Amino acid sequence: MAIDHLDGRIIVLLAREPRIGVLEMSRRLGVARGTVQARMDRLQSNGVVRGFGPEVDPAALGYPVTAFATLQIRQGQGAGVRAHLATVPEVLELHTTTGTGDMLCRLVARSNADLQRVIDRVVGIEGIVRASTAIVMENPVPLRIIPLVEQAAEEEG
Amino acid sequence: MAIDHLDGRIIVLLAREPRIGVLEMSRRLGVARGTVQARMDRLQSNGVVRGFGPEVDPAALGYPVTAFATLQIRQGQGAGVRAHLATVPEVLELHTTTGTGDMLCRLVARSNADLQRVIDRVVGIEGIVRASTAIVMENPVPLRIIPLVEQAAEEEG
DNA sequence: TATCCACTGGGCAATGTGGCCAGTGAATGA
DNA sequence: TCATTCACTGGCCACATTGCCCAGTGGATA
Repeated sequence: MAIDHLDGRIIVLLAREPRIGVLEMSRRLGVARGTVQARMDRLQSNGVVRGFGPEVDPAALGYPVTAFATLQIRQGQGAGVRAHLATVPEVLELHTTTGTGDMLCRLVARSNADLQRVIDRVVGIEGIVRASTAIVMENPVPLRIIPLVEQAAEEEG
Repeated sequence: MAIDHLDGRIIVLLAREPRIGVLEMSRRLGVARGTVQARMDRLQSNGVVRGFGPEVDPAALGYPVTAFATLQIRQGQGAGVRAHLATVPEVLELHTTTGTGDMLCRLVARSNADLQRVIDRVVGIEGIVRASTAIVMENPVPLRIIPLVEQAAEEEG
């Protein structure tokens, strides 16, 4: 479950040069190829590394607008709302949360005008009492994991 | 910038089997290897596919708690706050937004108790007027892009 | 002391890679 | 109408990498 220093270096290296091979990794890290292979197998079966899916930029796909919507749900209607939101391609992720809202979702749209269409579709189901949307202007820190990996690796090994 | 149907199939295939090779992809898709190679080069230079970094699960790393914090910033202090948040490993992403809050950030922590430490560190800088935190309970729709890719591919090609 | 475990460093056949090329067919423009 | 351009095909090559195997080593544990 926890990772050691070598695991951390493997993940960081993989993040920097994703198409790198096992052999080249073993050279860079100064360990045997079998070791890298075994570590990677373990990281994946551990669930620490879920996969290596392509990172697609919604903006390059024609969806440059990102927004976060906070939803308030009527008691007992959560399941239906979740199922509905899962069918909307522009809903990139959905969380249920504590606090004033009940759900938080990340949306993308083709334009600010198009965002209205997306939100209409999102709230177009019974059970959503209120939706409050915040449009993203800048993204000073894009989704990242490396600093956390490095911290975890330091602590463990 | 836009993608066609073949691009979409390439991305979907890559998402399903990330370590697949170019030759195997060309077999599955029924096109020549050079075509797949050229498409992938184009998708990457386009910026549609940013990379193939490993997807690391913070929970498996020992950070099972996720939260979203909405921050209100004092006028003109934004730059300092951004720089500060970028130094906190537990801040996985940061956005500046319209609406009642000025910034939205995603946090992880080792436990609910540990979340307090993280938040203290986050707000431990001049310029943050108020912070309001929502803890994530469930994640019915994990971050995804495939449905959007499929929609974009249908529309274009 | 005996056992376990991760790691090393090597060998092997099979496969994939990057690079290259000539030919084809559709779309574009003069 | 003809010439050009472009993406794609399908084939070739030398080379590197992969997956798989093995025996040996050193540290930790029972």
